[in-house]
Amino acid sequence: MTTIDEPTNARSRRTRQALLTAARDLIEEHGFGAVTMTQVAERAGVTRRALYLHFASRTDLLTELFDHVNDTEDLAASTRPVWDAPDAVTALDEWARHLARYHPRLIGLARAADHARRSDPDAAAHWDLVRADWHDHCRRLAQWLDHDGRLAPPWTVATAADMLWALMSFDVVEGLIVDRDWPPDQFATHLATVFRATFTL
Amino acid sequence: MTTIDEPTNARSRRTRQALLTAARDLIEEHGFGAVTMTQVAERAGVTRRALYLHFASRTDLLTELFDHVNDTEDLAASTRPVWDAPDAVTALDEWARHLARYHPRLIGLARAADHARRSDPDAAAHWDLVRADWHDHCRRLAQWLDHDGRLAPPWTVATAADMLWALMSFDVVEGLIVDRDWPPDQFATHLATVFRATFTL
DNA sequence: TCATATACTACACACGCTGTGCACTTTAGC
DNA sequence: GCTAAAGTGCACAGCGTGTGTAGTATATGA
Repeated sequence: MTTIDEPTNARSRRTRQALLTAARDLIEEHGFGAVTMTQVAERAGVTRRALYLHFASRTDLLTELFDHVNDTEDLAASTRPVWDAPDAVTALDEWARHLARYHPRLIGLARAADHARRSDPDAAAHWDLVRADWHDHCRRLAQWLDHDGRLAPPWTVATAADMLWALMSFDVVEGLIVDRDWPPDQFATHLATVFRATFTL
Repeated sequence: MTTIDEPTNARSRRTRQALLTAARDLIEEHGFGAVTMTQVAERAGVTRRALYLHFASRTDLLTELFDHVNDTEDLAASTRPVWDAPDAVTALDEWARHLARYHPRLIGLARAADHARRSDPDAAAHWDLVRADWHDHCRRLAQWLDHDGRLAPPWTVATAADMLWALMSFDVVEGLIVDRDWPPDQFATHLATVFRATFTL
């Protein structure tokens, strides 16, 4: 992946921003697979050639977009209630609420990233980092439960972390929120029920 | 989707078979996104043009392959222990074992189908049928639990069916079996634990 | 065994997408 | 206002899907 130099120009920054939001909107509307570089450029009011002055490739655009969204949407703020919780069981509830709050907005991008990682090694590397980070969160939760003596058998910290991590998959989020039309709060409470029943003593 | 006539010729049937297995092998090895029509044809020892004499399009190849695999792998046999179970709770355990036994073999194809359905309406229609069928199974399980008086609150038949259906997603299977390297039997028992703890009284 | 329909080959082509090269014009910033 | 950066316009290579068409090999039934 060729990295593009940081822009010094003000117009350049605006264009870059326009390209990112154009890409994001198009992905939300049609999915990344159906979105071409030409369309992104057109919506941003710029030449396709100019798009390649900002992003070295389709994959590069995608990964930079993902990072940009994570910054914009304030991931840290959404996870704060989890780590500020008084005890592990409450934290687990908050974790479900965080997933219901945050992940639906990422569905489109996540699908795009997941698709890209299967053909592009750079995308795969980037996506693996993100998922490793999620797994860290899950392990931390499992450890907390264990430390509080609330981790139900037969779970170990390792297996609970793995399962918790698997259960936060976008298939689950998308299946319920999009395909089965669950309202986000119903998703939050029922996911919390699954977590509590499964992992807590 | 243009449908291709059933073959009358014996050679034609062999070629068709060779093409399907070639496609399946390549998908397992590299994923559908990285597999081209040329590669499928080459591995089957046939011209690309001949491939299009059997399958109208890439999507057509994919959907026919999916049906073919479902026939070959004997889905019915794998779900039999579920519906032969003496009670709903045992059935739920068997359901987890069925998922652990059957779905890992479908991961590659499922990824391909899921990818295709996001750009091709025909693929989407076919895939929706498959998933609707899975949802029927889940609802049947939920109804059985409810009938036996073993459905834990706050679940209703509808919400339990939806959640059960969401939890059988390929992201979960792939995440644990492939990414976290879980052996299938560990996956089966722990998934059964999740189901039991979550849904049963 | 021979005639005929069917399967397959070997080319060709149109079209869409990605990514790059290059000469040119516009714009930002000192 | 001058200079460097940003953007344009057009051309091109490469690869993928899907179709057309004329000719060759093969199966099958009479």
